[in-house]
Amino acid sequence: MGSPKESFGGILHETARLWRTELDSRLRPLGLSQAKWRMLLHVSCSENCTQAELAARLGVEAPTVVGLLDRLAADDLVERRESTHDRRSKTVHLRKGGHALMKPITEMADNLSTDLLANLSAEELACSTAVLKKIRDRLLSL
Amino acid sequence: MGSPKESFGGILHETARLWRTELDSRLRPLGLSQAKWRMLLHVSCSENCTQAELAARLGVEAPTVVGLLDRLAADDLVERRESTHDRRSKTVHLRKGGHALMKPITEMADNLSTDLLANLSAEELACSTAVLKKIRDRLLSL
DNA sequence: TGCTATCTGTTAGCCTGCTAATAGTTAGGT
DNA sequence: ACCTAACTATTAGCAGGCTAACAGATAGCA
Repeated sequence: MGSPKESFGGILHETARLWRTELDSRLRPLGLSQAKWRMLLHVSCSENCTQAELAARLGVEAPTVVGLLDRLAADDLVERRESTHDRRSKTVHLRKGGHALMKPITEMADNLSTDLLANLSAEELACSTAVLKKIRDRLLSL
Repeated sequence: MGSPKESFGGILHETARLWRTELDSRLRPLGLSQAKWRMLLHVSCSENCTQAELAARLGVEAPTVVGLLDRLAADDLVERRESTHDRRSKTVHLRKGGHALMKPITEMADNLSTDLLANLSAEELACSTAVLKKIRDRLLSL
């Protein structure tokens, strides 16, 4: 009969997916993606970081990190080193190629963000950021 | 050195993923997921709908619809019928089992939504909904 | 009429996320 | 000292999203 009402969850889901897909398509010529960029960002900002720490910071599960690092390492953007303190864990480090990519991809991501948020007031941005954080914290506390 | 700043895009992405994962986990005992639920919802609300129309309404690509319908049809929740007007297209219809599931899964999804949005004011909700819609429309116009 | 462009559903193949289960390692308690 | 619990990375296998490339059908125009 009628079309289903647009729920908050539905809009949130669709907006996030469209954003990611658009960034992926802009990053594709460089052989990259939103997920790889986020990983590179966290690796570059935190030296001697273990995979478990990366998973926690990115907010994803351990096997997701394993796969992402496998692909990044296959492109020589990143390398794993065995930790000296704990024989279980490995630390992750940016290689030369990965370092060189940081600037252009961060610019691309920032450009998209700036573009998408251009016609929003500071107030709108602050309000919606706060709301998203509240929902996220609620989800993390489940 | 320091941790990467939390961008709007990052929070949006993480919140949407956590929400979907939580709903997936609640729906799993029924053999369902957020994606399947959304598809069933649209099939049930629009009679004689073609796959292309479903893709447009869900905001996903055609191959995604194909896979989703394959899995739903394998569970006898849905069926495809060849269109009488156009030999290319097929219309999608809810089967008995699919119809029976609508109420419980919609309740589960609504419960989660209500729970997550409980501690937000009407103003916050309105503001952030408007913002998400603006961003989504911006993305769709690219 | 016939040719060309477009639309419809499908397949193949990839990425990124998940859960469950595993082996090896460390840490904690008795 | 030992035994159990917890943690680390990994594998295997799935879901759900995408693009590219396809065959068949339709539509539109010369």
